[in-house]
Amino acid sequence: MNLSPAVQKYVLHWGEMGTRWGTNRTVAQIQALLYLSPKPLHADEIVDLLSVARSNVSTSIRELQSYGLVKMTHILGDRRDYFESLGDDVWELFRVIIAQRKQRELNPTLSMLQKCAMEVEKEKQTDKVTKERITNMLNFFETISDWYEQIQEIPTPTLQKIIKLGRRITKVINR
Amino acid sequence: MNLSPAVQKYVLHWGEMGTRWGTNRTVAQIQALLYLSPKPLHADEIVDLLSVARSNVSTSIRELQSYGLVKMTHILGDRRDYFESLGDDVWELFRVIIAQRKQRELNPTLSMLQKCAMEVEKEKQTDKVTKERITNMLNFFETISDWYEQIQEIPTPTLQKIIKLGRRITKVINR
DNA sequence: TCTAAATTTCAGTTTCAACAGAAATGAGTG
DNA sequence: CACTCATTTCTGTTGAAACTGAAATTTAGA
Repeated sequence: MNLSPAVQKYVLHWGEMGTRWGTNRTVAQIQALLYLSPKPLHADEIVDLLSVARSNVSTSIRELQSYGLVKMTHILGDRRDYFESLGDDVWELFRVIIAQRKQRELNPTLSMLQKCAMEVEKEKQTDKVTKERITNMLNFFETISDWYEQIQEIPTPTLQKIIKLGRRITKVINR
Repeated sequence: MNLSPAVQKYVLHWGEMGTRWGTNRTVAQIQALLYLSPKPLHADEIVDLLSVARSNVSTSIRELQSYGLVKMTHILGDRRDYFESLGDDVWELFRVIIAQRKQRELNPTLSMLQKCAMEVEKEKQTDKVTKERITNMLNFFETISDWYEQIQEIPTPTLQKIIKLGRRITKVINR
């Protein structure tokens, strides 16, 4: 049981990148592996293919499931849990990740900014510029937050069209 | 020399978040501090306000400068370097960060995918589904990459308009 | 050119998350 | 109800990056 060179390269790269996307190597590697696998895998196969501890696989899969990126299936006459990745629509994957990012990176900051904006108004000694900048940042995060939500709602084909149109939209809007 | 409660809260939060955005705490804290500061600060002031080592400030500022988020200024009759953040246009900040992300998160993966897509085609033993999924992912990254570049070019007011219009654009496109 | 202030580099330490392996728990079967 | 296979939880270890403080370097002015 082993991986083809190209698949191996993919999985390793994904693992390295994972750390830059807010998860850890193993989680990213497993996601990659399941994404590329034509059939569901069970935990021990993953242990084999990636050479990581069984417990590590367990924890990582749990994380992937919590993100909604991986789901469990079963095979008749086999007690073990099998896992497969979302994969038919890459954009759906993307949407899930966007949602995660919003929740972990945007929402906490948004509420912090709201509190700060309130609080700083009461501070007489604080410079006007500082107050303004907090407000600006708050407005920005509110807008971005809204935009993330919009992306969630847009169905894949529409999203593709929008990006393809891209620069044309810009021109129309500037008229 | 000290920070108001609201500013303190902002800076601390920014520091924590920084780790999730691909930098470290100190870099993020300094960025926050400079962003909120109505006047440029020199390194020792930052040391004071954030209670970090002088060398740490030096390294962090260097990083911020390399991103283009912070620039150096001077004051007449003072040898020390003063620093200030981009700040008048939050969207400009955002654009800088987007560019960084693209470079660090997207580009390497894009070229990996290109290589893998080439390579996997030659692998007879590899499943058709696997090949397809690599291609899908490649297409996806190419599209996103293009989209990042588009955002770079769009001037702030236009970008704001686009997001405000948002859902309406979707509807028009689906007609 | 020399000195003092300012900055950067470097080496050692600290911290924290990822991970392995063992122990514990749970679930299906005879 | 016991036994076995599968999964999860827990604890200690490891490794990588952040950070400190000291030493080295650079820079501006006398």
